[in-house]
Amino acid sequence: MAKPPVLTPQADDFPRWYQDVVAKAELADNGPVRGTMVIRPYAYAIWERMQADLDRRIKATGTQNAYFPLFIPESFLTKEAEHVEGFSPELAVVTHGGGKELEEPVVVRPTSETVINAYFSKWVQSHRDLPLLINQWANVVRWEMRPRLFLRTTEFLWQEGHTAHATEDEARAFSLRILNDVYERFMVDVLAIPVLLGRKTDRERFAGATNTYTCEAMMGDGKALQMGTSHELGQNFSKAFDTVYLDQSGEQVHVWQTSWGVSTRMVGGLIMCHGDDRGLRVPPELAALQAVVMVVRDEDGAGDQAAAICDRLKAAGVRAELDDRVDTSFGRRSVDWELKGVPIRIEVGPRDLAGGIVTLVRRDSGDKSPVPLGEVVERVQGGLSAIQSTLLAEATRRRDERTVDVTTVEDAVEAARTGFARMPWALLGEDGEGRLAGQGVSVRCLQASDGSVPSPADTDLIAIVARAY
RNA sequence: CGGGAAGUAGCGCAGCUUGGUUAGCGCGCAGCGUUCGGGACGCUGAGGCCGCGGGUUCGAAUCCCGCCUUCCCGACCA
Repeated sequence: MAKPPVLTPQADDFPRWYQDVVAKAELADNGPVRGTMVIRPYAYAIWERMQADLDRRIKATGTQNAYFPLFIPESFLTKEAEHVEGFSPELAVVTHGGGKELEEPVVVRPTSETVINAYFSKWVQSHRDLPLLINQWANVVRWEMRPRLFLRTTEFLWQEGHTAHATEDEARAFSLRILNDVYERFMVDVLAIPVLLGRKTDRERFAGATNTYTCEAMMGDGKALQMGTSHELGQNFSKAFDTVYLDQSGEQVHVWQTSWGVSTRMVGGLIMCHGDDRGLRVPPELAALQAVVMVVRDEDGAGDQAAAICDRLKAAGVRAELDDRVDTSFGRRSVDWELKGVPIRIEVGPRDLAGGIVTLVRRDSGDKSPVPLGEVVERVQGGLSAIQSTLLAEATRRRDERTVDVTTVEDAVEAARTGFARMPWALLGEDGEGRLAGQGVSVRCLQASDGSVPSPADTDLIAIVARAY
């Protein structure tokens, strides 16, 4: 008998589908204060996996973790003109503490460039102190007009890297290294999300940066999501906070800086990039739970056999879990695991065991196949790596199919209804960018003509144009 | 913050137009039994400041005012 679909189909209403997944897969709830979010255990486990992997990659660049305060004196923000202008509309400001009005209001950090520079300026004295490479995992607050779980919440979790270098070239190279070696590799290899790398236009640049680089991904509905950014800050903050070092010739020089971050928004990107009408699809590399071993009915030793299989998978390094809740119907449990996007399900029932097999179900395709008992571990391992590649291939194919070359603003707007447009920046320009904005479309990034991140000297730039989250 | 829609049990909704005594339905939840290979079924039961505050009235889920929240569309953003 046909049941109503568990989720609103993507094709009917994508935003609704997104909310359904977040609710039904038990990922998050709205917090009691507008724009805030309660991250539930299953989604938090995904975030923890993201954190662990990124943290390792960040440390591999020589960056060290530290922690700076949540509260920042309001006066710090105002030291960098563009920065304060960019952030003031979304600041949460604390005016009272200890039952009294504060002499100087304190802002809840929207990002930490300012407070970190206040300390960098103390820590950096000599060229021997450089480069200074610091990262922090923290929450930040930006008062959002239109919040959306994971994608745009008033408080979110992220990592923010902050570095100081002796030269502009070094700083630029480092911000690109983070973009390529940390962010792109993580997103492609772990999240299985293909990303376009490029430079933001002046209009989209981070407030206080001289250059903003970005990783842009295409979601299931063809809209773009900025998955991460890396900024060159030039000497804007070092001049505002007087962060200087003595170079080899004994001269005082302002440091050149970068900052870079990725946030819990990536969880939203993961949902919208890989999710289908049955729910989430978590790439195996990322999945906290890669395989679930389901006891269909505990007869003829199915329960014991399933437990043994689960143990063998764990021993082989597969992140597996046993589902022996046989008092809940089989269909119910299957639907639940599909909603949560667990890559592989192993069904163990009397019927399988009679044939000396179990049934392996792939979440990406839904394919079911019989697997001899002795081959389960190998087949699961093979399946996991196949699913990882399939998810990346599917996302890449969608992105390529939905990206078209255009030469006019009208065509770009039309293309942005379903995907990305590539348009020569020389033809678009800031005027064209303004016209796009009027249509709810933006320039996601600029690329060199070969699709790489442009250097400042590059001309012949291509604008990637899309609607964005 | 502008334009639209909506807040009634955990979730989805009806009731409101035309005020009336005990506020319903589906799903979910608890107990028991029968089931179990794709959201099982039956019986019994628990669960409501009807978003919040004020007003009108003998009486408000229902009418009026204000506020808050959520969703969609715009301006801003990781």
